[in-house]
Amino acid sequence: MKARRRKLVEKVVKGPARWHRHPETRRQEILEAALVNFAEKGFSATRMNDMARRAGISSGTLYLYFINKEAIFKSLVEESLGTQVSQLTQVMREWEGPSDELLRLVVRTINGFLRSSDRAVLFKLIIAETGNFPELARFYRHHVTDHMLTVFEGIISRGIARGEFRRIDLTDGARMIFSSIMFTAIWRTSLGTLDSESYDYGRFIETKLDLILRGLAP
Amino acid sequence: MKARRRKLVEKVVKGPARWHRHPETRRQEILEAALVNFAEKGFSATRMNDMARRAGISSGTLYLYFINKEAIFKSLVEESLGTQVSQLTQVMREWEGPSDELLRLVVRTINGFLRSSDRAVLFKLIIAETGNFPELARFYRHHVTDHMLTVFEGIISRGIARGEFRRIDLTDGARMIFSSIMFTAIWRTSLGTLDSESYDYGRFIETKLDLILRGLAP
Amino acid sequence: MKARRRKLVEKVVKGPARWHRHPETRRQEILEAALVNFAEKGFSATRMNDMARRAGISSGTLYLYFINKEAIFKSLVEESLGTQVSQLTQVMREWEGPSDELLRLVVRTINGFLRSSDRAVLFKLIIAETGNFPELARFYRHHVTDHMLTVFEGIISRGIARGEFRRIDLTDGARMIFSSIMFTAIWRTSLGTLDSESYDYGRFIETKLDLILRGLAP
Amino acid sequence: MKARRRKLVEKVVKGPARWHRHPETRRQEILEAALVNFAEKGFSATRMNDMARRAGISSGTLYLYFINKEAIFKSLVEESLGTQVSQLTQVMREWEGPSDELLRLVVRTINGFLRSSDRAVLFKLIIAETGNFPELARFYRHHVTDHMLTVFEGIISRGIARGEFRRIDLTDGARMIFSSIMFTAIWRTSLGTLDSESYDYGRFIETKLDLILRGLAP
DNA sequence: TATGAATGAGTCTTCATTCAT
DNA sequence: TATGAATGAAGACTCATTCAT
Repeated sequence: MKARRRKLVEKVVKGPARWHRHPETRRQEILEAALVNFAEKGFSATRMNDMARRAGISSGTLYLYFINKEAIFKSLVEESLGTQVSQLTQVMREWEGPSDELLRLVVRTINGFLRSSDRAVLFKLIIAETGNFPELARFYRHHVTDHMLTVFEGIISRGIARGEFRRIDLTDGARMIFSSIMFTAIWRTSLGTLDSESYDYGRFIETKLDLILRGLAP
Repeated sequence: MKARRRKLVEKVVKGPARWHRHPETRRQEILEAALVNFAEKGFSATRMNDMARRAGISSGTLYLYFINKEAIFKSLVEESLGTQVSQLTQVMREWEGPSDELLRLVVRTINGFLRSSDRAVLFKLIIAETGNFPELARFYRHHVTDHMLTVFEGIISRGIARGEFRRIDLTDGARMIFSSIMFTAIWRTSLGTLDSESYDYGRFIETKLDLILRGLAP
Repeated sequence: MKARRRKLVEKVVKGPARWHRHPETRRQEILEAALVNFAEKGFSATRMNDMARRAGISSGTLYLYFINKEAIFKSLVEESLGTQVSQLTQVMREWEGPSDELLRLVVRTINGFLRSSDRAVLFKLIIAETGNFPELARFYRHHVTDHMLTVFEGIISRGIARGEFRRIDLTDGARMIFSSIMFTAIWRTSLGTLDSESYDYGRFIETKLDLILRGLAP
Repeated sequence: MKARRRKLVEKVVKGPARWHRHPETRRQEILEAALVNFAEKGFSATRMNDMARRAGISSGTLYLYFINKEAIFKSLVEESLGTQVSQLTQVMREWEGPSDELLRLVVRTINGFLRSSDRAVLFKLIIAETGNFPELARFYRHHVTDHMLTVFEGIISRGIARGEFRRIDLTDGARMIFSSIMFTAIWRTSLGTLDSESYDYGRFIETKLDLILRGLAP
């Protein structure tokens, strides 16, 4: 937290000038670095210098790609969505089989994405910074959270319509499913990092799915 | 030499008496103010001045009660535990009735406490600051989360032993229950604040309990 | 230098209210405490609180006797002169014997006073704070150093007139004698404190006197 | 969130180019400025801002060269030693002529160095801050003071061995010589600054040397 | 484009001084 | 008179941002 000491050392021999990568690549590298730093220390405690260092550039260069720290944070949140969520809607629409399998598929897909990418920490970030960046939170809420909830509601609704699930409140049901994913994402990137042995989040999700589906059974 | 001179101007009408209050009261007021500020902006972005203002004192006074900002944060986390969790263990030990009712009781109690006090935001804070305050996170983990998990495991174990629940993995089971509480606490104090109409977290918990208990049925 | 930590402990049981001493006594106690603290840490680094504690009173009470920190420093310098120097002039005026003995007597007397009282540190203080308190330095210069120089000049002048000393520049001669005293005073209260074994300042003065008197011999 | 925004106003005409200077030069400029300020006001009363202003840079830049105020003070003391003192030892070792001339040469050399550079004030500083920086004082004591004393002892010892000086205590003798230099250094940079007309310190030293040498004569 | 030294506003913290008791 | 909690201006230090190179 503390102890940031600079030393004006004697011009460390720099490696040969890195080839100038494609601007977009560079931009992504910055976001990548920012994500790691923000995730670790939060927005305020993250130093532009550290971020630059991690991205392999100098602090000044950051400002060639983003106007300021806030812009980096915003881009991070806004650009990390990609097409993932909308793909889910597609999958759901085309699905022909039983609803419980659809639910399993969707949850596993989301979870897989969160685990493979580092995007899980964005949950944590947004949650921590809601007060400081309400606009951004709103954006995230709209484009990510609500979207997922809609997908889950759709699946439950489908299941009920097909007589596979008992009739429950869609809102609550969707949030239940969502809460599992959120719990995993948050725990893994916060208190879970304190565990010496890694907890099997995949199994947790499976068990929870089982339980939810049992509970949904008519 | 510039011996610091109090500005001899104005003699602004000062706020209410600055003397009366009992030290411990004052201390609690500071923690109260700190909680609100930290919850809203996070540790780094919280200004000591704002905190003081909210507590109705001057910034210097903060330092009569805590040696620095970090100490306030630590006290906040460490002192907010109270006897709540241990009381739960007591309740559990003495319970004679069916395990599902015990589970409902315990979950409702915890939830009630989190809602009535402002302690729910501590979850959010700890999660956001795990990277910056690992020691504190460890403390919280040990004294709060692990404790709750143990309680839940105890209830599930009891239910299984009494034939009320089917045999499931205790660890996963406990985390499922815990995730509901955590989700509620976090959501309410972050993205949930963006909702214009308030979501009924109580009902969510109840619905989720129903679902879990259904899922636990043999 | 650093690390001043306050603790708002629980009303340490104070001893029975000290009897209120005579105001002048109290005043002297404060100056005494101030001298020690200033000597040790200098003007700026001395805390009013420490000073009060050392004087056995509370910080607020200091302000019943002095209007501010500066005033304490000034009083310290101005009041420590006492009648010492003027007594010397008296001694000199009445002296009938040889000038070398007079010089020895005077130097020993001054040295004895400096050693017995803690006034030696005032030299150090004034020297360190000349830039911050030019007025005070001027005062000291006028009332202490110049006074001493005059006395020494008088003795040398007397010695020359009586054929006991060779003819030398009075100004330089007086400063030579003065420099010995000053060196002793300053060294003893600064770098000399680092010595494990105490250096014999008395002997040093005697040896130096011998040398000076030899040098002054016609 | 209040990401710090450079005030976009005015674009005040900035001072001369801020880039050119060599890091080491810059560093020396800071030490130079620090010396002046410390000498004038002492360590505590010196403001980092004033120091920066005097060095022609901004306060933040100070911290690119030194980690904090204390480090500047330390560097000042430690780096100002240079090779001066050790050169003296060399001179002494090679000297073939009479000891009194050697002594004159050495004392004049030291005095000349102290006068030409501003290093004389370091004496004053160290003396004032012994209590606050004992380590530093010890360093100075070891590397400067004791070193000089050793040189003087060597010369006296040489003189005695060659029958040029009478037998006196080396310790006291060396301190006598040293006290002259110290007196000059301290007086000139403290109470001496109050003199309207400048006192001729050079002559004082010469007169004192005469006196000491007379006193040392067999 | 890229760099990183330089800037200076902003923050935490200290402590001389005040004043209700 | 005496106390010491409270105050808030001031100072050390940080770090987002700029800009000469």
